[in-house]
Amino acid sequence: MKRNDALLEPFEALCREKGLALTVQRRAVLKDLAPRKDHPTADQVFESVGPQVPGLSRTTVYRVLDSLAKAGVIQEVGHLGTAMRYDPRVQRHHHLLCVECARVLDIEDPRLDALKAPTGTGFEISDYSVYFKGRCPDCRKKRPR
Amino acid sequence: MKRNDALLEPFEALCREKGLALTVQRRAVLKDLAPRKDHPTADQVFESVGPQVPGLSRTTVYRVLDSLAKAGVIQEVGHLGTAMRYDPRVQRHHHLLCVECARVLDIEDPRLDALKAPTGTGFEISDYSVYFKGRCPDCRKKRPR
DNA sequence: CTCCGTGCAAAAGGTTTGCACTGGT
DNA sequence: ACCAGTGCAAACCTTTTGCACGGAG
Repeated sequence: MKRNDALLEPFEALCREKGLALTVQRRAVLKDLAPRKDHPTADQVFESVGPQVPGLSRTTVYRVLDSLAKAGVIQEVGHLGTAMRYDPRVQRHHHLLCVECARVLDIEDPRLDALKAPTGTGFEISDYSVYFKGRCPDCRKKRPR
Repeated sequence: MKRNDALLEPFEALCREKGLALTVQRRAVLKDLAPRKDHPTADQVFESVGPQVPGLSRTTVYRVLDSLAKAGVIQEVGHLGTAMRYDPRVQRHHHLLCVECARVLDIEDPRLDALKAPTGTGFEISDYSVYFKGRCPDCRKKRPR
């Protein structure tokens, strides 16, 4: 058994559970992503995996990452779609994201405005924001669970 | 004095303070963005402002939003550059973002793992994550304040 | 008067799509 | 054998850049 197989196993189990076929390409992407802590872009994964899997296309890496994320095997990070969004409010506040319609709501909650920044990271922290993910009232009405 | 001028004033004051010229275009963008709560993209602002300011170009809207954000007059929302990023970790954890080099670090902090979700929003909340912004150790060393 | 800010056009990313083929299950 | 998944190429969308002109300070 190769060195990374133990690390890969939970991911593959999750794929089977979700009915995602375990193709050579999916395994290769997972094997590359699993140990990484740098939150790579699709392109970075492609650059890193590509050479090891002859014929692997960039498109496939995009599709594999997308399907894995939709199935909950991996996660997309800090991103609300492809385009940058702007907010006229500069003071500290937090956000509610609808995972279905991508709507973003501001929320005020004094309890969230006094979180302690983590220490020992060497970072000089200037601000923070909490992002809640969920389904908005409209989407819940349209497609109840 | 028109209806929105009171709303606009703090933004314009901030522009003067930061040395940003108050052009017709900047005023138009600010006037459009100021009352909005939907976190629009640059294109959405352009669609909405464009018709009112003949000759206003899309490029300018991008540049105006960028300069306003860099000056701290408005804010960019939940976005780490243009490309989507992926994380192999699906369990709850939080992030440290370097605003200079765009590096993203995972952080573990049990104190952050038990935040109360806001109530009364009608959202069905499934998860959340805290994003801290700051300057990483490397960037602090390279360009100390 | 001097630059910063702008418009236009073109390029540079990043991502998605149509279609035919192939390989998991 | 069936259908999900793939490769390729082209389209698409968002953002950036070069250059010349014009208006705010």
